[in-house]
Amino acid sequence: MAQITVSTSAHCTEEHPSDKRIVVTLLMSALDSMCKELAKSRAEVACFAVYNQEVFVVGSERGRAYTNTRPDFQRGFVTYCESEEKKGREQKLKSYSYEHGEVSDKETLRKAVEDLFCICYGRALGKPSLVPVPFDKIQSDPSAVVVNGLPEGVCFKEPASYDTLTLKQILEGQSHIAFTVKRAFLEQKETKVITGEHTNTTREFERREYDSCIPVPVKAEPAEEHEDLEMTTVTVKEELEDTGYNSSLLTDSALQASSETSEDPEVEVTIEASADCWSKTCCFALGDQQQSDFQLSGSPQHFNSKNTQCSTKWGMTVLRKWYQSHFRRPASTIDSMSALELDEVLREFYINAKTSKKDKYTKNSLNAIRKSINRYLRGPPLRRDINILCDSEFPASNRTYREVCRTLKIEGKASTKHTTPMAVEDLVKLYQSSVLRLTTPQTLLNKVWFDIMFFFGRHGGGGRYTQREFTRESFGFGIDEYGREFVYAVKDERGDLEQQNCPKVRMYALPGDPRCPVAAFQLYLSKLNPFSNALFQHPILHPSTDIWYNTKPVGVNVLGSMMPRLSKEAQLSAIYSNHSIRMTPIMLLQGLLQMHTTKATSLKSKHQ
DNA sequence: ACCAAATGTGCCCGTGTGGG
DNA sequence: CCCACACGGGCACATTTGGT
Repeated sequence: MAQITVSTSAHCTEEHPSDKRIVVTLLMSALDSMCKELAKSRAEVACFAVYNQEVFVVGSERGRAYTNTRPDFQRGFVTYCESEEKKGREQKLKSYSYEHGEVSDKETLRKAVEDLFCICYGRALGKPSLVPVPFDKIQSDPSAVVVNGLPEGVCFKEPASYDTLTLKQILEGQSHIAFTVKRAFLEQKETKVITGEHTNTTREFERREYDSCIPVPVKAEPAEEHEDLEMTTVTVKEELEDTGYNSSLLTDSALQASSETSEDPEVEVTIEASADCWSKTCCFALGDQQQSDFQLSGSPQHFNSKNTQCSTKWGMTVLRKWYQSHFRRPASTIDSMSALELDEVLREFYINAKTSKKDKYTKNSLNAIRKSINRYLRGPPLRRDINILCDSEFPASNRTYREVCRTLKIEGKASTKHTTPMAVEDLVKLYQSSVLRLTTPQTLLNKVWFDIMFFFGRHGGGGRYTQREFTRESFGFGIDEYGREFVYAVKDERGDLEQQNCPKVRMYALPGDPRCPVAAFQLYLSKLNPFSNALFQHPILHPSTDIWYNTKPVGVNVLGSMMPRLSKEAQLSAIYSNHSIRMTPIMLLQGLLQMHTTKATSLKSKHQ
């Protein structure tokens, strides 16, 4: 059983805080994926990690269950980490206060009061850190939360409603303010009825929601694990210095949902949230319209999609070429063969089919060819009433196919060769390199393209053909409930799911950071050629005006070879493919595991 | 495991562009 | 005008991915 803990002191100390935050979030997502893999091998894993005030709980089902039965472990660790940082945080909060005379504008005061309320509310819930205050819920049920210690004549409400003088008064008397949670909010239960079953789409949305600060492309797990909580972020952090990157991972509705697990509403809300809670919470976050969108959209079958047609054509080409050379007969005779004849031909084909390089096809490829042949025969124009996948109609060929697959498995031709993901160092190196700087048309294009690939991956990033079709309208800007700005893909990967009202995948802003992806995107849009609507336009080498790009769109081949080019230009340790970007979290985890193993080994050898 | 769809990669051909 | 080069577009092939 493995246990990995990410301490508050991030392992990549020399990097920018946002780099660390990105890396930690990616690593935790990847760690969770790895826990799932370990669980498949019957290894039970339980771990929780603290980064700043965020706590991530990941592990196998039993591991998480155990972690949840021992909240004292988590609290102890959190309290320990918290105590180390508490002084610093209070110092920061003080720096916002009026008495230091450093801040005067209302917005800053409002934020400081908001933070103060979040800390007090968090304390009332028994959390070691900030928890967003559900003002709307409290407004509708004022007796649920009692606030003591506010300046005389000041009633509790949203900080935005106070005037500057009141905000100052509240901050001056901050030490007297205390919240008491009398009743946890329970209305979420009703949402269970509304939401119905949880599809993988909603599941993905759930993951994105709680992990919303960095949308991470993580390999999805099989649907049967649907009930599992991928990764639970149990507390909320509001970085005072970095207001735009407030990593409030737990929505207040989620918090309320977690309270459902408590039988007694008066009892302190537990630190863990069950998978069920998350499902309810996140579905509740969808408006009625979005719910129906999700339900209606489902998973459309693109039987006639360009790719399928291409695949069908390729499969038949392979069969025809093989048939012509093997039987010395015209390939067209395949179309009119009886099932019996076809069974015999396919039996031979499965045994003898070879690639253009005279290798055996891999199991996946052979399978793809087999399905292509079936699609061709059953589809127009032939529309034959046969199914070559069905044993009763094609017993000999299917028996042979299974046997060939067994052989391929033994020969190692059944395993999937995964794309090489990016190493942590390369990711950071690329972000720090001049290849992604904002000062030239080409590098700005690089930056925007990479950010889109990195943050959206399959869920909006698309491949070269999709990217070729991107327009300015393919992405939109939004602001979440905490005031954080983000960019979202207007359509998801299937291109059929409008998600403007509640985008699943978000590329969040990093205010003040020169590598802020949202700022870069905005700058890029401002430099685009107004006479073309394409998102990826050809850079002008030496622009003389504010227009940095010409009307020609960047083609599929250039888009398709972006990452290999960036790898070379940034002198990364490997030439990565575009697809590598999607696989990156897994590699980040491996990097962590290696570091962990190396550290453990060196410590062990020191002890010996 | 199965399946459709998407993607990576390489190749070829046509076209536009800039320098000699 | 010629030539080299870069790039778009299209295609073929092989493989991977994500949903069921």
